[in-house]
Amino acid sequence: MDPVEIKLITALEDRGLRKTAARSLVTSRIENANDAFTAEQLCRDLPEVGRATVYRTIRHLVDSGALCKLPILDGAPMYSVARVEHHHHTICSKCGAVGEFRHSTVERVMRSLEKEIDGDIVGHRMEIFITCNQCLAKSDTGANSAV
Amino acid sequence: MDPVEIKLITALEDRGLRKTAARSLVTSRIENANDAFTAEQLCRDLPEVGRATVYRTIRHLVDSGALCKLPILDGAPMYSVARVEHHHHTICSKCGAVGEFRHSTVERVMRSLEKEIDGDIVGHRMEIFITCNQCLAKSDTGANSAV
DNA sequence: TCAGTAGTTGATATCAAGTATCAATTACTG
DNA sequence: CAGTAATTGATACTTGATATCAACTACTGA
Repeated sequence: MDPVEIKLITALEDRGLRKTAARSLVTSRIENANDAFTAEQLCRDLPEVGRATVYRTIRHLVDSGALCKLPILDGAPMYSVARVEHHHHTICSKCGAVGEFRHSTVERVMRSLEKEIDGDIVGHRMEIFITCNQCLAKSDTGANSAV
Repeated sequence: MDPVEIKLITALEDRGLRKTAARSLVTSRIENANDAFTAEQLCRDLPEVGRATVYRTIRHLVDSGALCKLPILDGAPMYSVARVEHHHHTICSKCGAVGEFRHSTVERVMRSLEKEIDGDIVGHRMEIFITCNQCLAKSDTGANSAV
């Protein structure tokens, strides 16, 4: 009874969707991954579920807000379980690991931008590119210190 | 002698690339567009230039920093001429118009985030989704007021 | 319990964005 | 102006994602 899995199944049911074997496989796999993933990765991990179904289920989860889709320059978008209501992402530019954070200052900036910007602000997105601690540790050992 | 076009040609020459007819067509078209565009749009606008060349030229311009590539959820990335050194984008969620802005507060937030975040910050990206003034004006006339 | 029906599935075809190949062409150099 | 190295672009291909549609399955109400 993992809270995340419950959330994913609930998200689908809340949209009036049926609970099927294929959808259970997809949602539990996402929950077990506990890291950001691409649609293709999911398809590879679940050969017993059709591609179309994997893509459709992901779309439902994104539409419901249970998953967030983050666009990646040069590559397929990644998906991660939305653990925090409104949040932003950190992306390690070496290994691609995705994290989630929330900081009130970011939201406060939006208010001060309202005067700067022509039009109504309806949303925003922010990504912070980092070198994560794991990758920093690796390069400290001299394995791959070139930047 | 439009300053933007000079900048685009210079950007290519600075990378040791030759000035060719195809590249001139691409750069001047980008300069005339004065709005964000997709690679496919450019290809359609320039049937006399091969797709490969259009894509290659765009890549050179992005690598040189003269163009910025911004990822779009559900669709091909858009490109816009980088008029301001470091900046962020506004994207109208109705018509897709892309704007550019710079605000010191955004940069200041980064410093306060350094403590929050595990790892070294190497960059960031921010997009503000808006309804632009044109689209606001249109919906005021009752043409398309549903949201 | 079961039949009806509406939602779901997945193999396949297709589409769209973008890249690799490579022979022909072109820009630069001396 | 010849040599050579960069460039071009038609073509084929790759990858990510969607459309199609007949077969299947979950729910409903009797």
